[in-house]
Amino acid sequence: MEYNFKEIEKKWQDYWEKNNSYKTKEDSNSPKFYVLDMFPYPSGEGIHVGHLKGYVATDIVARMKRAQGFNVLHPIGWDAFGLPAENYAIKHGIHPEITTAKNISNIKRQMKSAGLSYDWERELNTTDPEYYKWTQWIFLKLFENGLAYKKLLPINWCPSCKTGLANEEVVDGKCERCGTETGKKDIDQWVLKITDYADKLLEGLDDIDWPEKIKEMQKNWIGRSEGWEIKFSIGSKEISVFTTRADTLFGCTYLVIAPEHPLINELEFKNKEEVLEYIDRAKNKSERERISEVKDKTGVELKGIKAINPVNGKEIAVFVADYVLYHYGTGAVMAVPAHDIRDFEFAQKYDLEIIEVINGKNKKEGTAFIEDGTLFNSGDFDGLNSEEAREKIGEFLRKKGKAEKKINYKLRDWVFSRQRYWGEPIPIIHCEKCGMVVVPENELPVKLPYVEKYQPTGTGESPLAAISEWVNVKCPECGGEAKRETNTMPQWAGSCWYYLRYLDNNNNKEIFDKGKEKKWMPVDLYVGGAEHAVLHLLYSRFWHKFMYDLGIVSTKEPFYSLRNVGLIMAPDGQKMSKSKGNVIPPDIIIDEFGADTLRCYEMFMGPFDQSIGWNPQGVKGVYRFLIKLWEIFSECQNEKSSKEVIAETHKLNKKVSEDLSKMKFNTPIAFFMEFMNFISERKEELGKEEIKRVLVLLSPFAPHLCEDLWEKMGNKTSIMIEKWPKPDLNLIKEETVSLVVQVNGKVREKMDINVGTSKEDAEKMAKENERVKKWVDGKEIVEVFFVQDKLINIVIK
RNA sequence: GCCGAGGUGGCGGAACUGGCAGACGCGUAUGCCUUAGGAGCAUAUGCCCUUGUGGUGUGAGGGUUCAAAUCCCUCCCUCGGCACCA
Repeated sequence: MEYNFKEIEKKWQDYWEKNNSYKTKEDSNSPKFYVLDMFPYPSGEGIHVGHLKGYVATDIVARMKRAQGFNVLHPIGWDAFGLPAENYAIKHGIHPEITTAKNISNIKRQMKSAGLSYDWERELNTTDPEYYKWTQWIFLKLFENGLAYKKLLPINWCPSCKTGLANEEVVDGKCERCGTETGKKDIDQWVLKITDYADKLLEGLDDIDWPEKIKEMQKNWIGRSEGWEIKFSIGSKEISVFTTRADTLFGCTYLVIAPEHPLINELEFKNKEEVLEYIDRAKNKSERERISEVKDKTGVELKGIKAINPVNGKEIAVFVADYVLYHYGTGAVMAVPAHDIRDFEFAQKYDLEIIEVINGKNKKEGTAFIEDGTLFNSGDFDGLNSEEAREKIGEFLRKKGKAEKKINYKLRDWVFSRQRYWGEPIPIIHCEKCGMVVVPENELPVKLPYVEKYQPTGTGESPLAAISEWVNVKCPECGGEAKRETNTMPQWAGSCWYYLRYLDNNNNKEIFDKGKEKKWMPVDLYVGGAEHAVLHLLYSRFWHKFMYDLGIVSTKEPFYSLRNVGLIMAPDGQKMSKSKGNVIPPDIIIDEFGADTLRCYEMFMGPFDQSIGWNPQGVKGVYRFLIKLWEIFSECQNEKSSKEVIAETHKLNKKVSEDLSKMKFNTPIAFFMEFMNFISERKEELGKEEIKRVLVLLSPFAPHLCEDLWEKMGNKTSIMIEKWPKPDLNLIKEETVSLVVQVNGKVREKMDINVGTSKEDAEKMAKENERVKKWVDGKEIVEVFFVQDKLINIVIK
């Protein structure tokens, strides 16, 4: 019988849809399993085979978990706000709502044609007012709790997207979206106080099962460091510096302050002109220039003034230099050239004093010694180790009112407003009398007005500002003239909490039902690309932890277990992209080989989290395997299997179950192939029960084919409701094994022995073996090593 | 520079707790079938040689061990992230 995948796949996709096979059973008493994909942006190109890789993996897990008796929640939705739809609208004059809807229906078709088992009744869309009503609601909660504020800030500005960006959205000085070099711009911005959650975000990482890589990236991004803030006096003024190395304080030979530091305006020094010129130049440097000049440090001394080192009263010079960052710590540092690489470089260039105060064994000439060690040249603190000295010196100064313990973070608050059209309006009203007033909860959502012109203004104002009938409103408090906030929320807002809305997506009274939240959270398995490590995955943890503090959610973390899907590269080895023209859409593969082949191939390519190139020949190999399986299974007439076939089937069962539970998808396919290679030699030994077992095991990978063979075998109900089989370990037990015989660690013979043969018997057999004899005879046997049922190693001299 | 992951045939990759390296697939070769094949089937396939009961082999070098892809040390390379964070 021919494997007609087109007919089969159509037939069963229709069947599953008609029978609501993917619907989540809300009333079930079974244990829950929430398996989630990072939801896609509905782009005009649709999805390619790379996107599908993660979706297929979660689908396999979802199908297996259902069979294992779990009540599985496996939803999907659309992260549909964002620039591409808006830019498309600007170019073609078609409203984003229309293009988005069109794109969604296309991707939905692609997903269905791949046999993905999503519960479509829970589909959601971030641009749906019924959804973003609650995004706005969470924003109001943040605002009411002092975690959202508006401030005039020099922020990252993308001149191409004409909008402000968060720190996390600037990669290598370029816009994460479009790659344009970013600049700085002073705009009145909404900012979320993610820094208030820095410690909680750090601590939470210990409780979740995430890839080490992502955890490390988040840790580094948050960048917590403990140290001391130390006051130096400059004439009648004081300046604070932050240091993690209070132990090196006696080696401090000058101070450096950032060009933006306000104290510069208050100090009287001789070379004012020179300094102001330097500051001016520093301000005009772009992000890129600052990065590329890391090696060449520049600075200017403030002539005629000195700072006093509080620990020994020593007078030291003061510099302005742009290697000190204003936004970190206090914007000023104490320079210890002997024990800090940057200070060392600077001191060498400007010929400044270098005083060593720490001794240690890895110390080298001609460079700074940055490790901990033992103090010297440090007065009463000589002989202490660095760790003790930090405490003692800090404490000594604290008593004199010159120092304080301090923790600093690299993490900065989240710039949350965008000057673009296609995003959630920020539900705030500006009233001249009352100031910033929240839109009352019963007036949510603040709907995005339908407009003809989307062009960003580029002035730092949103295009919404031009729609006067939308902007001008009555103040909800005093009833006077007021204006709406015209900035919109960033791309990331909607994805911060969507996993919660799936639990109860039609609730129009509250954000979601508490009982449902308790039942389903946290997400048990979350799958997506690693590119969101410090964007979506950090932002959503922040919102979640905030909602936890408010008692809205019951878990501290949203995603218990996270796995990253590796990219699929184009056959040319490059990343798939529209501009390179190397994108492979799933449609053409499904058309030529079927969805089951596509699914199996994507899993077979290699380890799930690794990026691997697409190989058109490899697809054919998997296709051949499925055809072979189809033909052998559909032609089988036997009732019973032979003992060997039964054993092999249970072994397969064991290996597939084990590897799937470890998120290994490539090896199970290999096991199925191995099994079929074994069976094709002994077709007449294969019986119905074993076919059934294999079909259930294979059905998460190739659901259409398995369902069809299942039916052809006379089953009246869907394979989807079959229980995941458990291997019978007794059937797997072998009676004999092949024992490897080594002489001096080299394999010289293999002997079939009974399982459980003793060392003595095995040794005797080995010594009597002709081939072994040739290596051993006439030599002195020093020792014999024996590993039960595996190996014997005879060591000779 | 720092952090993380990794380096196994011509290619993608297997290998439990140290115990037969190269499963499975691709490619290649030869043969069969075919009017034809970029279809199908069969067999072979790490490398080397003097073709054996041989040698050698998991980035390089060293070590531990009866035994190392796996453990330890030194180094090299690739990928991802951060990048003057005091």
